[in-house]
Amino acid sequence: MAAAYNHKVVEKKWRGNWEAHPINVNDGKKPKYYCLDMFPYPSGNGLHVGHWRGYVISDVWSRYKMMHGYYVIHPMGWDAFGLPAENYAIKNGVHPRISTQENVTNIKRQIQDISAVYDWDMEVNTTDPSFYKWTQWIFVQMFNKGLAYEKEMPINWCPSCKTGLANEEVVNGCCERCHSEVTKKNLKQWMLKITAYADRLLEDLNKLDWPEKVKKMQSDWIGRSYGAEVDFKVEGKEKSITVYTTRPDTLHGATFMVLAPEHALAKELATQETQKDVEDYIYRASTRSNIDRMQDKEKTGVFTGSYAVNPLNGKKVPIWLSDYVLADYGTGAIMCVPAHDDRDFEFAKKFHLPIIQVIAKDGKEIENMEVAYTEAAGTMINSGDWNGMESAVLKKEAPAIIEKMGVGKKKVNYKLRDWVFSRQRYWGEPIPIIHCDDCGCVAVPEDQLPVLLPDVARYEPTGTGESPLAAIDEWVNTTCPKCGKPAKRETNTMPQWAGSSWYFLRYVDNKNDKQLVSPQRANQYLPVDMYIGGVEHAVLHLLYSRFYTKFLNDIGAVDFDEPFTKLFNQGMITGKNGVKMSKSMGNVVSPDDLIEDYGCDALRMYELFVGPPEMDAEWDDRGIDGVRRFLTRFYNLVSDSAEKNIVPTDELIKIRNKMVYDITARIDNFSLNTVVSGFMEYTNKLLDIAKNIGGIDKDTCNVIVTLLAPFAPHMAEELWEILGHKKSIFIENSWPTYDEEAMKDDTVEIAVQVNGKVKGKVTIAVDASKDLAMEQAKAVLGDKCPNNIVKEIYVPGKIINIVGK
RNA sequence: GCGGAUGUGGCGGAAUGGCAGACGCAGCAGACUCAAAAUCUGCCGGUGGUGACAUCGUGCGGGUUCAAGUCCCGCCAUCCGCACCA
Repeated sequence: MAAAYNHKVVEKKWRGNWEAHPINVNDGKKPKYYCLDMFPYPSGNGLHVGHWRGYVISDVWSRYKMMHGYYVIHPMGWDAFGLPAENYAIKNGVHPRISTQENVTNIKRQIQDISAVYDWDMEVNTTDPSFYKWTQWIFVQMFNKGLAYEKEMPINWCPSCKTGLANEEVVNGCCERCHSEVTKKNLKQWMLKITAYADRLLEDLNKLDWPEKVKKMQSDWIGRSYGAEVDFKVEGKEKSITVYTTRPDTLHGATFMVLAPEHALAKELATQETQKDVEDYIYRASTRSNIDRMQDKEKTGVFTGSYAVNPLNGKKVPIWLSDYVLADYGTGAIMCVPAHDDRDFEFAKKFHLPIIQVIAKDGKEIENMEVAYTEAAGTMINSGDWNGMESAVLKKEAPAIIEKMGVGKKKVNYKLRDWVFSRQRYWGEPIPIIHCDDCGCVAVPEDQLPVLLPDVARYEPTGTGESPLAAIDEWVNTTCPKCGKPAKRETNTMPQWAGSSWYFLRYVDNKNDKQLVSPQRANQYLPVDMYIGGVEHAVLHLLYSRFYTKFLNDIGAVDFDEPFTKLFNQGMITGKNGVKMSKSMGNVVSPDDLIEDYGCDALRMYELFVGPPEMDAEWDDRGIDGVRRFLTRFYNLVSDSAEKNIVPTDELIKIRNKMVYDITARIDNFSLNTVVSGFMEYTNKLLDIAKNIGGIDKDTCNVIVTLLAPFAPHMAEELWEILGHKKSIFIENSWPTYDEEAMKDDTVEIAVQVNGKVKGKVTIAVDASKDLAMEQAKAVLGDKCPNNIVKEIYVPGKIINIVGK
């Protein structure tokens, strides 16, 4: 009997060995495989078992690929700039640089406890000047290409974080970080022209092996629509209003027009009689938050007193203002066709505006219309020259027709907005721009990068729309790189997402001080083959990274234009009843104690066993006992057998081959929870055999230990050594293959059904003939066999079903 | 409102249209033990029956099929995403 398994001793031993003799080495001959984790933000709370899950999945996958002969790029780093670090620092009175460093140290220790094959030589930290030098460099390149520009406009503002936010950072009208209600603030901002890439970001989704859900979220977020801009002349004025519509086919049914209250002409259109009401409405709209506007059950609005002219039929249409029209989409003005649009219909009903149907539904006009008819299906009516045309056809042709008539033009619109890139906060990369009275905005010359984030006594946000950096005169005041005159530095910093938009490039060349990454290395090791992380970044980090990569591709920095070929979103680990783990709920489970009590291998396997990797799962500590018991049984089986010379039986050979086949197929399907249960099943079978014949053979031991290696690497190494091998299992051995012939069964037990219900079982040859099968089935059934047989079904190896009356 | 995912024992979950509940947790009984822990063995969806067995059973209602957790149609519930984008 071998000594009992002691996880503390064994795991410590192998971690030491792996450090001394790395197992994932690049010999220059192996093909590469880049398996990337979404790098963590080093929070003061440390990791919980939910973070572990994704890291375990990616490590199992990395080791699996290693055992298939790949050089696996599996790096880790720290996304350490951004609001949370700063808020934590403010709350605890510690400088962000210090608290971040402490947190990195702690989390790094926790991550090393996973015993993943991370290559720590590749480590990056977004707050390291040698890293953010290149974050700033990319900004300068964008600025030079006109993709980074300054603009004053009302932007989303978080009053609690006291900073502007990107559209992507506003969730249900609230700050993505702190959940405070977001307001609007007029600020001069740096913007990134991500909209210039809208089409490519949308179309290249087709190239990606990503979850459909994420692709859908991105394509919805980009929100491309095809339509037309149409010009309506304002009656009695030398002005016209341009509207955007996706339904130019319904233009004859436009009975009124609505402008956003923020529209440039809104005030001007008011007449003497309406002036007060119009101004009141505009004022009220400006004071309402997004949330208020969203919760509106009923439409509000005000008539300006002015009319526009429908360019097709010359009819007068009243111009209204309403906050259901968005100022920053399209032209901020719409034509309203109440008969064929739900929102316009509701507005028309409320304010008693005319409704003219222009598409026949089921060939006729609807009497007493109660809901808008929104399908583009039917023949045009009440539409002058267009009468009799099919609306579906017209919808496509109308933009061209309108363009020919000179009253409008074709237009493609996007929901995607340019990226608000300035943050009025301290803990971020300074935007490398100098403001000169004569030269305007001038980029900091590349040889002067990085613009170091200065030390500062007070890093609390000011709330005024200026960053705390603005208070440091000696830093702000500089000279213009162009003309040499006194000038001022830009004091806003970049958002959290700046560093994470390109960090995956830096890992493979993290010490390069000449380039952000050498093109040779980038093109050799990238794109990322497998990216593993939570779904919460679907329209944030993942969209920004794609944008950055496409830009870097355009300026020739890299050869590829998509960063992540395959994406896997692991499900969230929650506490009891699906409650998200959080400090405030007091339901956070730390991996530290579990490693101590059960060992890293057991925790790794339980993280997988807890449920399908892509689904959320409720954590229950008790389940880990089962995995630990399995590991002990597995260890005892192999270590006991190692000392014996068991001759392999046919049964052992069959089980071994089946196990290789099964486990491999399940890993390839990413069904990692059933891999663990598969190990248990096969081990239980082998234990039964071992009980009868004293153990299992050496070959089977070698194979099953190899299969276990990506999952429980310490135990696998230990057993590999016990089995007499000298080198690491990951170096000496590769993934086992199976012999299809050897795993075939000769006979099989199949169920015998009568009218679809199981009434008995027969054991027959796998390829038995139908006659033989039916004969045996009837013998088993005896008098349960129906007298009048209508049909006999026999699916070899599966089922026999006798249908009777 | 629109879109997506999910729904199976006390619990986590398994099941290329072919014996529902694998595997594990919890529970119960037994073995070992002075005892406990650990370990091992057995039982473990409901109802009826001492029992072999019968019968019902994968959110609900229909349908297709020799056969449905799985496919189709219509609902319900929960979760997630988007949310007046004209």
